[in-house]
Amino acid sequence: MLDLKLFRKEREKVIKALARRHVDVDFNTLFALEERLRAELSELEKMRREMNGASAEIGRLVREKKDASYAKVAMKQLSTNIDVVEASVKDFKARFSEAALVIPNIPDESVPDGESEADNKVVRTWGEPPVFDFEPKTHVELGETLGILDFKRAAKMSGARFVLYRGTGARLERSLISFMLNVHTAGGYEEVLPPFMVNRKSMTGTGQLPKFEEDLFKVEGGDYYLIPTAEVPITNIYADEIIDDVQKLPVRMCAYTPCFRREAGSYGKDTAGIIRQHQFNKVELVKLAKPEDSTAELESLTADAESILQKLDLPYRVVELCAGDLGFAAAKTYDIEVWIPSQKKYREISSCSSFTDFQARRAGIRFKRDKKAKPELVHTLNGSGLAIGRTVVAILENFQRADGSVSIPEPLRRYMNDREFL
RNA sequence: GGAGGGGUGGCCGAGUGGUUGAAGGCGACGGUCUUGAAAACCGUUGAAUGAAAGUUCCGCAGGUUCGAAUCCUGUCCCCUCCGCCA
Repeated sequence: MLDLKLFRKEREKVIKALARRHVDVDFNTLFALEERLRAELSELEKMRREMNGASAEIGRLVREKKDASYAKVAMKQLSTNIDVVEASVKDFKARFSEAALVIPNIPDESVPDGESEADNKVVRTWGEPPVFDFEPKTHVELGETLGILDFKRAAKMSGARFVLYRGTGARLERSLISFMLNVHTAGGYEEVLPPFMVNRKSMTGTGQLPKFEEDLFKVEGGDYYLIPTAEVPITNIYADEIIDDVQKLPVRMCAYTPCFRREAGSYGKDTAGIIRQHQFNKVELVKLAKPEDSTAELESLTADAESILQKLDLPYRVVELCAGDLGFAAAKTYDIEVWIPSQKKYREISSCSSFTDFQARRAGIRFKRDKKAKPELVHTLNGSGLAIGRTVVAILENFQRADGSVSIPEPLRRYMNDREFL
């Protein structure tokens, strides 16, 4: 959620900043509701103050065993009036927060202008796309030929957009999870293994709800949602808490989780292979930082994600998203894109974002600089480190050989009984 | 799933309708004392909003009442016992 104080004081500036997103934001409703709410709230407080005074007076009379019946009758009227205003305030509050919760975060000033993906900026490129002296295969062909990816049977048991990993394929997936977690924990991230289902409040805290309900799987028979990313449970670890030791910041955590996405609205996109699935594995990095550190923390978080690709020797580039392509909660985002030979394109394998205080305000994540200090909102950040399935795609396609086998990146071999090829 | 108990400030823990945002203790912070420390003593010590006065918050949401941390209902969470189960 936006800082409503900032919103009130620097309305024009906020509107201008949000305009860079090229999305319609209904400010007028919000302004109108806010004005009414404040007026009624102030009225209500005045009435309550009066009532509190009268109530104390009745208390005194009762204690002194004097007659309070006259005062009580007067109070009854006041109390009835309060009920009316209270109900109205409650209604306005609900409508106001409904309007406020669907307003996206303000893009960071450093974020480039632009409307869509086409306007994103490449900030650096690492490694060289491989040159093949044979016709390279797609990961689907390779996976099926090697017997490690089984789409047909996955469709039989579950449906479209699922895959069954088998044998060394399953082992490769598991190895990548272990490898990535080992790298990140060695780099100072705490490993956590969270629930894969969370409640509505958590989803609202990180910004998936209320606006993006249609992207999520809701569990029948309970008020749970399957997580679309580990960002949700991990960021919410400190929800409604005040971190009272500033030394703990930045909090750095990493987690492996499966991710579940409806992929509604993505019909026809990436229908072949494991690029876009309803369920995929991911290792996620999450940081909670002091506001003044979040810019630098985003850089280092992105570098941490990149380090995985470097160790695996996979060619990639880093792209800075333009304002129009930013996610709802993000203030600034770097996408890391890995080279996919069959598509002759770089494809997203990680998305690293700073959410400034947007998620922290919704989720109630704060810290104190010292014992006496006022609590302040932390800045939250996260990024994939990395998406496992897409890493498998990149490995299969980039390290394939003329005979259809695939060379396993050196750092993974010890996770796979020193195997060198798939 | 059945039966019972419980959720109060950083922590422990009083509080069953009337100056209780909340006793007491612990912890923390500041001070006195001390060469320094400990002990002792004194003081301070939750959050939101507001310029302030003030208002709100005793898991959450409703209700009863002139008035609720205290009574009632629902709900969430925790604990104990039984059942079931990886």
